[in-house]
Amino acid sequence: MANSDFFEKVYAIVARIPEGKVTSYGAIAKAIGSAKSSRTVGYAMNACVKLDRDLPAHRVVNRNGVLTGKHHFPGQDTMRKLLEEEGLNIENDQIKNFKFYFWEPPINQ
DNA sequence: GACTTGACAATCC
DNA sequence: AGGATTGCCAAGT
Repeated sequence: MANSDFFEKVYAIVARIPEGKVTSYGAIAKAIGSAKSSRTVGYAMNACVKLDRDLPAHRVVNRNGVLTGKHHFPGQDTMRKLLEEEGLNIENDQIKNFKFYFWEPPINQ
C-alpha cells in the first residue's frame, strides 16, 4: 500500500493492453473489482502522465470509444495519432470499429 | 479537515 | 429517448 492499490491495478492493466487494441475505463474498473470507479481510472491516467509512467494511456477510451482524454496529451492530436499509428481508424475523436478493437482486461489478477 | 473537481458509467425519472 | 442523479476513489483547494 505504498501507493494506492487502485492505481497499481489500473497501471498493471493498462500496461498490458496489447498494441493496436483499446479498452474502456469502465472495463478496467470492472477488472479491478470496482465497476463504478471508472472516474478514478481516468484520474489514474491523468496522474500516470505526471508520474512519467510509460503507460499506453492512448489505448484507453470511454465506453463509446471516444477519445475523451485526448486533450490531456502533449498536443491535442497526439492521442489520435498514436492510435492511428497502431492501425486504428479514428473519426471525429471516435474509434471506428471500436468493438472490433476492444480488448477486455484480465478480470482475475 | 470539509468541499469541489475529474480522461466515466449506470440508473432513474 | 434524453436529461438529471448517483456511485466510486483520489487529489486539489
